[in-house]
Amino acid sequence: MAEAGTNDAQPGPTTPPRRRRDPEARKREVIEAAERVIAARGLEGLTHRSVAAEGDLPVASTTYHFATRDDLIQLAFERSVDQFLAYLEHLDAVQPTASTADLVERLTNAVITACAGENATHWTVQYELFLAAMRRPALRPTADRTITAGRASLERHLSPARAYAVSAALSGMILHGLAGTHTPDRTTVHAALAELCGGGTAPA
Amino acid sequence: MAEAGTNDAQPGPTTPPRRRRDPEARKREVIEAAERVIAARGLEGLTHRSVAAEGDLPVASTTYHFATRDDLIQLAFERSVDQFLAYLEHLDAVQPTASTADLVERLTNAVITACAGENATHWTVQYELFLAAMRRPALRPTADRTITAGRASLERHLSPARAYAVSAALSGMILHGLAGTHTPDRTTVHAALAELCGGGTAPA
Amino acid sequence: MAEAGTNDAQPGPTTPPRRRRDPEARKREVIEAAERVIAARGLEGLTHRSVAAEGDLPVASTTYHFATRDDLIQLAFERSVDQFLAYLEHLDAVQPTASTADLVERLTNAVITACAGENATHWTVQYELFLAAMRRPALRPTADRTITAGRASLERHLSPARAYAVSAALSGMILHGLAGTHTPDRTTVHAALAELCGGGTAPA
Amino acid sequence: MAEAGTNDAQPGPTTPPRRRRDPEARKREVIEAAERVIAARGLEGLTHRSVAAEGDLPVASTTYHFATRDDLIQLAFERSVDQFLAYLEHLDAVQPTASTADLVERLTNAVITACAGENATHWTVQYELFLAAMRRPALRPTADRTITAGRASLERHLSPARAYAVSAALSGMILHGLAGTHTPDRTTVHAALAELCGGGTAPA
DNA sequence: AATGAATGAGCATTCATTCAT
DNA sequence: TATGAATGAATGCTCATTCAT
Repeated sequence: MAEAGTNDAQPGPTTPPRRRRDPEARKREVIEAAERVIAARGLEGLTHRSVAAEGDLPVASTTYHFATRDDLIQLAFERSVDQFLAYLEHLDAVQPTASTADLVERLTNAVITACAGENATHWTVQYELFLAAMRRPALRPTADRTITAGRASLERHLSPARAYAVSAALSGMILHGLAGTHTPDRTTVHAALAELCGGGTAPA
Repeated sequence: MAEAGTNDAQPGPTTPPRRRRDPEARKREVIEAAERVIAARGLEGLTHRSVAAEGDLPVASTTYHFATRDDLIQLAFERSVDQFLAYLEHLDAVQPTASTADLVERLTNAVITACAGENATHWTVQYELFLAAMRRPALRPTADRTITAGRASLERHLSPARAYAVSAALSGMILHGLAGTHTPDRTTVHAALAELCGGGTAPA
Repeated sequence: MAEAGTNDAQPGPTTPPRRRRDPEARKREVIEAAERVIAARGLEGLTHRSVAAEGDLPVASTTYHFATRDDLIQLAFERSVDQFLAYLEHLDAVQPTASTADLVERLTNAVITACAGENATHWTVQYELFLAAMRRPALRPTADRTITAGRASLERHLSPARAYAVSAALSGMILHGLAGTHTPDRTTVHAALAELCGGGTAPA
Repeated sequence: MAEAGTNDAQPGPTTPPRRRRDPEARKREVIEAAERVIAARGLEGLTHRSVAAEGDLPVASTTYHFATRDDLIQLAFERSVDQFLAYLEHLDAVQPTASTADLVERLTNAVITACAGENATHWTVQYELFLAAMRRPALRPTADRTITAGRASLERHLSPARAYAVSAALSGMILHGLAGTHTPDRTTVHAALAELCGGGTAPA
């Protein structure tokens, strides 16, 4: 802002003009900033400029590595999904098996904390991606990766049909929880998930 | 500021500027155009100008009745929700009771056709609303109305806990269906919903 | 703001639609609001709409009585000047004669308090008028009325030449005081005015 | 927001868009145009667009170098003041010393010619600056520079108190002269200034 | 390769002004 | 007479994108 960078800082008469140690690193910086922007302000807030500002980078740095806004969107979402998959893998590694009751408990917690705003940004970005994918077929494979991964992860504990039902229900519960005026009731969530997961006998 | 529009342009022999005199009708025209824009291009495509173009109205007509873009958004979504609620009521009136099996069948069809793009715009607008509500608390009551209505409608046939689970699952299934690369498998959807609705005939 | 007055408040089926007791009163309300707007936000802030808002009046009420913005400007300034003249007359009546020393004291106080922001809005409006008059000859007679009145008032105590000098100096001092970064030094002001008024021997 | 400018317009066979490559020069062009606009139409006429038109530049060129209107205002006034100070210095160099009588003569001429419209635009811009500074503290230092410089220049010939009085009186005289209906009487101006400058030859 | 400069297009919003009632 | 409705014309500002270095 204000009258267009005067950029007086020459590196000196001899210094080579700031060697870039790692071309890939810059690209990563940009994407990471883009991710943060989407989380904070949504896809509608994602512009080359907002990314540059977020990452404290020159605007042309963002357009150089991602010529169009669509490139930026695509890559940012891809990275976001990559991270989610890595997280899922980590989770599966750490908590390899679990009783159905444990699973229900864990999922219930996930829903409640997500709706309470704990991990809300992660979910928000996901929904942002899903919605964007509806209008931009190029994003569908990326969206599909999350959807499939979530389901696959549940299939480690549940039958495919149940995994499908649960993964859909989780998406819907959190979506409704984040969009509506009040967070869902823990008992109700627990009961619903218990039924879905096959335990049948929800507590209280 | 500045000497705005000298406006020497007489109506000329061509077309008298067509001053309308029915404010309510005009307002409705604008909102309807706004709804169509959201359905077609998403919230990001909603501008006073795009609405004006869609409704073949002067731009100032849209800003006169809806001074800010947020007004436009709010009212457009409200109208969209109103129509959904009316549709639900109509449905409940026409198909007052149903066996659980019938319900499952109906819901399965809803999911499949929605994902096949049949009623896709309706759902797209809904998701657009949900996502927008996450960032704009002013929209939450509106979002809540749809969520609540959907659940309430299901409660005519199911226990509250199940109605909750089903309404969330429906949202999630269609969301995944519209965002992913392939439409969901009818059998899977049917099985999942059957289990949720308590028919008990779901495969393992 | 917000979606264009819905104006449901009918006066009832029989009541005559709000009798205007005095057509001139409405006009006065508008001008008074206009004056307040100029004082608060300057001529650049004066629009039919800002006046309507300030006076809590319908916009069309302002355009009805003052069809163009220039009318509004003209009349608002005229009223402002009228009030200043009335004030001067009142002053001359109350403090009919005074020693030169008293006069100097009074003028010094006027400058200091004006620059301290006490009566600043009055002076601001005056300068607003002077500047506007430079570009709009129609305002010159109005501007001239204040200028002449100020000088005439001083001529009750000073020779015409001195009255001229003092009135100009007062304008300049306050102008500089209000535009600059620090208020003028009382001693300096006093000394300067004393010299101008002919006392010659300023204190300390 | 929204899919801004598809920009299909090739430069075509007509005129290559003339990309300039000298940022300082461009910036200067913009400010100079801005100065001319203020002189011609006042601050209220200063818009990015009017400046662009005046300087025959693309609108975005003005917003690129001066992101906000306030930047434009600030810088334009600063440049105007710079030029005035340079002029004053030049004057002081050329006419280093002068008898009081000469000084009075010179100042009288300055007032008369200014009010006759000779250098009127310079003064108009000054008053524009003063008035603007009243409402925008950011401009006060700039305004102060002119005020102080004018006074300092007079202090080369007069005592500080007198320099103060004279500089204020000059401002006021020209202001009244430009705003009122008739130009001031040379004799009166001369007499007033003579008294102020200490020549003592003023008539009673 | 990287980046500052430059620009056309578009947007939300505000406004003076004109109509219709 | 008064006033809500309506609208064309700006305005400040943001942005994607393209150049030139």
